[in-house]
Amino acid sequence: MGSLERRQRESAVTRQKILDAARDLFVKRGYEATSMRAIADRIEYTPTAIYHHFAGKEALLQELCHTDFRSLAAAFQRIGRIEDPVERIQRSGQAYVAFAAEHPMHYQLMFMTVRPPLPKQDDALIRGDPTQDAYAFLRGAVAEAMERGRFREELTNIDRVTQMLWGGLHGLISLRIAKGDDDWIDFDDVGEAAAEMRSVLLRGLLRDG
Amino acid sequence: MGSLERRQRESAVTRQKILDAARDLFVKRGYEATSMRAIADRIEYTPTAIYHHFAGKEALLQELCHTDFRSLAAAFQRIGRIEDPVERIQRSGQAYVAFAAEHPMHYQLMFMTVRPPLPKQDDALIRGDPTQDAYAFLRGAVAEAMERGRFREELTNIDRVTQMLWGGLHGLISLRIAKGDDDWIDFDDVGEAAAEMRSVLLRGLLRDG
DNA sequence: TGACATCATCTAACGGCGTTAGGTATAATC
DNA sequence: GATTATACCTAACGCCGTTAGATGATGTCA
Repeated sequence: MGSLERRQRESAVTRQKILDAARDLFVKRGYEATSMRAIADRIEYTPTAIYHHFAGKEALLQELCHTDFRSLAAAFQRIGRIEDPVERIQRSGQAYVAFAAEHPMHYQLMFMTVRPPLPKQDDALIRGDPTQDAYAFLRGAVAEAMERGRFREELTNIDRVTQMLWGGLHGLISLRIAKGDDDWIDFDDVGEAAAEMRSVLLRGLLRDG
Repeated sequence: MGSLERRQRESAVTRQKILDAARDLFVKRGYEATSMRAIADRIEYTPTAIYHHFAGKEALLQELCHTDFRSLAAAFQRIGRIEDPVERIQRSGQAYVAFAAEHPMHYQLMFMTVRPPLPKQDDALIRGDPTQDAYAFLRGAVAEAMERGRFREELTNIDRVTQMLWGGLHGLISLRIAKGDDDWIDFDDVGEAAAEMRSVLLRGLLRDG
């Protein structure tokens, strides 16, 4: 007895080593440019060993994104306690941009990559998708603000307003990720640019803006 | 004599057949998912034949994008004759969104894909990059509007304002391209959403907005 | 103790990919 | 008639993600 637990522990260590190597290579060289063989090499295993712990390359990515996205979810939970919905919109935008700045690779893979939508699984898993959670969170704040008459009266479509707010920030972020290395365009600090975007958008959206 | 011209003509026809097949498959199945072998199959040549006409897969893509982007450049040229810079901003945004709606695959590959910046070539070629031209065009209109005191006085950074306008539309467009097939999010007509985005942004940006 | 089962990992391979080296038939040129 | 250029071919290289099946170490149980 006990040695079974030891083996489980060792397996978990290997699993974690795989994840660490994968994260490092994905971030450094990009997802497409990272091969399963390279990940295996890095931890001195053969590529097949990875398939004992994960279903495939995509599963590695999913697990990494899911893990890191929990930090954003946690920030949203704190923000959720703020009473004023407009303040909640502001603060969640800030957290969103901070996440993107910290994890540009994850951001790219989750929001900028065209992928067939995840096949429908059990509701339990679907409900856990952090992207959907984030959208639902922002949409909730927008709906509440709209109910309270904070938006201009011609703005009545909750989804459209939500997507304007999300899209505005997403545009700034994703252009930086895709074109940030080009030298024909001048990008300054994404935090500052996003703050200005938020204030411009809200001025355009709010009744008293 | 003359037969040389005929051979050149025939070569051009083959070249065009390759481009047509590539466009069709890229649009239908995506760039990554389209193989050189599939393109060759479609026109009943071997894959190597393609390399006689193009440097590689990426070159095929470049040529296609460049060709189609000329239509946007032409629209911009017409819009350039409009005297009021704010009207010019509005109209170029409209043309930009229309292009994206018509060529989502090109849009994705040109604006949503992380790629090392094109290696510096002769100025002549760099100047012909339609992405840069489009940015320069919008930036010019913003600069003129700013000069004429149309923007709120605290907005003094030309690039930042340009990027807010571009980014706002880009965000709406690219979210639709990346997430448009997901069923947990409701997207309505991109043209309408973009029009609302423009009016909200301009209300937030303009002095008399 | 010995037969059996499980597990983590391995070797070897499959069928794909983009690309290239080098050959060949046709047609133009000298 | 010999030479050269063109437009295409066959065959292969070295990658890729993934899988079938072997191996050896460990744990279970009669």
